[in-house]
Amino acid sequence: MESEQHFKENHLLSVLPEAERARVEPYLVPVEMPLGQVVYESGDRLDHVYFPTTSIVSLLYVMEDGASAEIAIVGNEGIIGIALFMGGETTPNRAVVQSAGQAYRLDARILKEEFHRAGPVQRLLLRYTQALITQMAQTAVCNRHHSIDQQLCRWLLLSMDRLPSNELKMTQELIANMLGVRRSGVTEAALKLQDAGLIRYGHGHIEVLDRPGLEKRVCECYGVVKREFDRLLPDLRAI
Amino acid sequence: MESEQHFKENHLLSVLPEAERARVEPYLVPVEMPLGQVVYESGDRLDHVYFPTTSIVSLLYVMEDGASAEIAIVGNEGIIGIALFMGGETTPNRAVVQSAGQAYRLDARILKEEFHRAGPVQRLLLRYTQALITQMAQTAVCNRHHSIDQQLCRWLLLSMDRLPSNELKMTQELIANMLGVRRSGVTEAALKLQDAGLIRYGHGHIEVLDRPGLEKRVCECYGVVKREFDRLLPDLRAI
DNA sequence: AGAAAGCGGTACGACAACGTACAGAGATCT
DNA sequence: AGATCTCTGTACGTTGTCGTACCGCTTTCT
Repeated sequence: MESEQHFKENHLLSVLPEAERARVEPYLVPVEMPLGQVVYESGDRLDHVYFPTTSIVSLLYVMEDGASAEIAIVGNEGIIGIALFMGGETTPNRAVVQSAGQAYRLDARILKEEFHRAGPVQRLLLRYTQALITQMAQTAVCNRHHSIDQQLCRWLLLSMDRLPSNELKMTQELIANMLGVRRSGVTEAALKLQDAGLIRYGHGHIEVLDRPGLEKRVCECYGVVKREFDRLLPDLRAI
Repeated sequence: MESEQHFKENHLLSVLPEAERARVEPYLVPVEMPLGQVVYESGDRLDHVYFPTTSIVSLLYVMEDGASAEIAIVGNEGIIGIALFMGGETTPNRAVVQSAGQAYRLDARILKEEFHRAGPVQRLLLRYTQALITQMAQTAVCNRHHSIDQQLCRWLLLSMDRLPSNELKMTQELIANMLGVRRSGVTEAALKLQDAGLIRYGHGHIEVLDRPGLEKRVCECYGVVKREFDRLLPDLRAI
């Protein structure tokens, strides 16, 4: 069903210089990422990292009372499991597949080995981590100052940027979990966007109809994050 | 006035192995950090990094309309300027001295040189960065789910953990800027804490009277961050 | 075709935080 | 000592979001 091409579409892998790419490639295992799969649980020691291609994974914190909040979104621009090379081995977060698709899996030892060569792989991973930091910081800002409407716009745009299509399979309940708001809060916000002709919603499907329209309505947080990703992870192989 | 001992009290510097410490020490310049000083502005290219000893610095994002929100707090446990070694050179944040005191300043080139040796300095800085990431993530969570009262408790405890004394020179206006809330919102929250006998407030002075009491009232976010810092940056020199 | 389950739309009282404004208390300056 | 300025306490109407509940529309299953 899916073209094999999709497996090639992880940005981090695609910008690696040939030499590094060749070393890593034999160890990359394509895997399916079904909706809702918990890639790792808070505190889990990681055996693998994942390079999403057509899937999206959310990093979230789950509170003692079960409520949750999204910290960051990772898609085909990034990697799941930065704690491995940052030295901590674990994080107090959960990683959940938010949109089903594929990813490349890589053994933790191979990644660490590459990272400790202190070459292009390390530089690239650190730059990605800095971009991720910006996303987390901006999530904090957005949670503090912006309305659910604006946050939904930000969330949709960030998600679309990390997917090959303009459609997303997601219930409002799941989005509410990500944003850490009521399910009916998402309904209200989504209806406004639908009435404005920006998206179309229906039983677990969101389709973005008017991307520029969303960009007009979104708060500055989206732009800050987007610019930072573009700046830190350009398409050139001159990392 | 201040004991010279205070200059020694940066955690990152203090846990460095002798060899690395000896290499860096000649370049460490003690500097004063006056209240309100902007260490770096959003987008600034950094010439130095700072290791606070008796000062506290806030990382915050300033919105287009002038409102702000704190992303993280850095004190004697950390370093200001991680963007330097992460590879991005700049961040879309501002760093402001939140509590006056001293810090060690280090030339950017020296730090980069040390970092790229890929030895203990690199490992330590990356672990610190991961701890900082947790603090940012938890700030996002706290902004979403917890009351001003709880956030003030978290903020006070995080600040006290990064200072040698149990007193803080801070107006409610400044705290409000950090938390991204109304000034009078801070007044109300602070009064509750004062009525409970946990703190004493007065014209730019906060004194913590009952730390355990604050810890009882704080949300889980504080503990998550504290445990992560303790785990990632233990006192032993076996980094 | 009919039943069951999942998902989305709507309603309503409660409440925390907001914006704004003003007055009194404490510090600082001349 | 008195004037000035800064900081804190308080008030009030407004608003966004919450918690909760219920109903109806799709989709899926039997």
